Amino acid sequence: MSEIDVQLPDGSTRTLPDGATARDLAAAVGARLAKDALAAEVNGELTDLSRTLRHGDVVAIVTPSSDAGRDVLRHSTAHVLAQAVTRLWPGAHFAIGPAIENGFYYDFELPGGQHFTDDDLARIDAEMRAIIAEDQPFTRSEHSVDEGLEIFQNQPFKVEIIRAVAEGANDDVDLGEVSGSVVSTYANSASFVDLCRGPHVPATSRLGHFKLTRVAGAYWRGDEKRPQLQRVYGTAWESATALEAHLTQLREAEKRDHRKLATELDLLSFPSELGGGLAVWHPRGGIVRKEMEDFSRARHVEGGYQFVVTPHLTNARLYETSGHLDFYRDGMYPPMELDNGTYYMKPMNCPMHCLIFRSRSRSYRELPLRLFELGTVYRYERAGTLHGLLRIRGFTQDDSHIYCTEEQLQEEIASLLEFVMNVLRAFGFNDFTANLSTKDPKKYVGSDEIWEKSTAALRLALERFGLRYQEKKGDAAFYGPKIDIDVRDAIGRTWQLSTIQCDFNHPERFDLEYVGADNQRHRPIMLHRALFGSIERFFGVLLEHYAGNLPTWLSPEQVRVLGVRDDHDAYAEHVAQLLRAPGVRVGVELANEPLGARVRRAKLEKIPYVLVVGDDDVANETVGVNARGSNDPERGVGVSAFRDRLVKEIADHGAPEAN
RNA sequence: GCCUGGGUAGCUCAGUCGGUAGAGCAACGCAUUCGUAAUGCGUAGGUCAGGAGUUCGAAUCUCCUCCCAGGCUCCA
Repeated sequence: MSEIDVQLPDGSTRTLPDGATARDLAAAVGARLAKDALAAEVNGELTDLSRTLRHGDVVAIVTPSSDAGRDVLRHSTAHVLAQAVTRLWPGAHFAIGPAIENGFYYDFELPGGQHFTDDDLARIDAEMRAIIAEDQPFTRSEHSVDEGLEIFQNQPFKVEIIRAVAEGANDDVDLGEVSGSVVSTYANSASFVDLCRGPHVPATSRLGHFKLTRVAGAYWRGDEKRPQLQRVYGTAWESATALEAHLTQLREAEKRDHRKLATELDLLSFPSELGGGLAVWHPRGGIVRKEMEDFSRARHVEGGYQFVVTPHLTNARLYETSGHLDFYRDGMYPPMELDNGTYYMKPMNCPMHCLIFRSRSRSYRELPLRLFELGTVYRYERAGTLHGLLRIRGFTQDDSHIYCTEEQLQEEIASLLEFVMNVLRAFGFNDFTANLSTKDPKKYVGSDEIWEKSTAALRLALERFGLRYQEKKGDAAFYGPKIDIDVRDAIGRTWQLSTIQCDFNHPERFDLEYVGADNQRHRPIMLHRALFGSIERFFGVLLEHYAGNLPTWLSPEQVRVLGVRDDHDAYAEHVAQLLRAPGVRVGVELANEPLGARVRRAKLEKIPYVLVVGDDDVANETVGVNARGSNDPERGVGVSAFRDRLVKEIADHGAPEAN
């Protein structure tokens, strides 16, 4: 009998009998690996354990607690979901069911146009667990296109996929199911066969740490013109512990939900009388917002920006000139027809800033001209897309437009990036990544030369700054390349916040010019830059990042003073006045409730410092300091010492030390 | 816009078979005077999202509209 040699990931080789499979390799390495093995990676390609190995193959065994292993588990769980649904709804058509981040989904068309409801999840779950208990093997077979069409003749979505791939389509969705002219299927029982490229776990008993999470409608092929299918989402993991950890993480995220916190902390609300996506800011939210705006304004003054103000309404001609009306009419509030023309609520500030640039002749000596506005805009976001402060219909952008020469472009972008990052850091973010979106070769304005030059400028700025970034080829808007900055929050989620965009379209459409040193007219380059993006959205992200425990400088009430008995109330007020003198926001709650109840209330309001004052404090001009996050109050702190500490913390954008 | 699930007091929620509205917290009043996460008693608070219909009778059943949540699509 002949033998083959295969190479393991650590570089060692192993000799196996000819005809050995990946499963045999796992067994040869060790009993533990044989037990854990789910699939294999052979020469970089994921495959089933039943794959026969050849001499010289480089083989890694895929185990559950790896990214590849979890993907296999999730994909196999999706198949079990499809099998369960076809058992419960005979005649159901199934479309696609991939692994996704943290889980999987599968799309179905139920007979008679039925829909899933939340109650169906429990039934489907029970059926899936029955299938898992049956320990059905996943059996791979390969067929010709014609055989594939025959097997799936009653599954129109599968037929469409097979045809599309046979005709040469190669998008990711199709490739997940079929590869080239080989139609592979996985049967896990005589009655359930699914089109699939694989790989899969050896048998259903390897699955089970999953939870179905929700049902939803989803368009076939992601196209809203095509039929809407019924999607079931689930999460699946390699162990009960990992599943539980994920569910805990979801609950943690829920506790931080900015909509919940905004209500609990009395920051803002969305009165239904206003209509969807429109918020009113309450006094406490107003303080946080004002602090954010004041800080932003101060930084923009330092950064050499000039402040401008533009109206909320405009004649439609403006957006005809800018070209936005054709593209974005559906996203704008409907027009107001007046005697002297048609008016719109403004959905963006850029064209108005261009009018300011154009209001008189401009010299190269004025450039770079940096205009800044906290500009409130209104966009008619589709009803189903609204999401608290993160997707809202009326919001304020911290919007800058910078007009510069080609020669200034590099320097301007570099300093912009630094400016943006410094401000984000001041708000407590310190983990950033960026995306660089480059030209869509099919749709763009401006010369190739200027695209290359500005893309290079963006790239150089990113590299000079040492920012990790991904290049998204073809992802730029038609008018210019851009950098988007993502921040990672306290529980690891990423949010896209700031953006720096080049714009070759507005200067053209508004015929912007400056007179150069050569006494010739030149077209400036325009840069768009939003730092918060929208104040509302940034505020929502901040709330979630801090779980409502805003740093002291942003807290609506920074200190609350409580007297132990009501004969301490006068001293409590005295302490409050001393702290208010340097501008600290201090509240006093009089002693007509037990101290414990008042401390509790202040803690629930997430106030950074609760000061308790009693007989000792009145005698010694001291306070008892109970910091947020602490269970251990500090007694007998001198009032002025506390005040100095607090003033410094506010200036440093710090927060109470938790212990 | 589409799919699914919702909307009951300021907040969180209960409300059975269709029989006419309930709790806790918050608010207000009185008492309590207390050293660090819930003092007691009392009072008030509702167009059951809005409208139409079915019914002797609707929070409850039907339809329409608005709003919210989770997805899909979209996001200048």
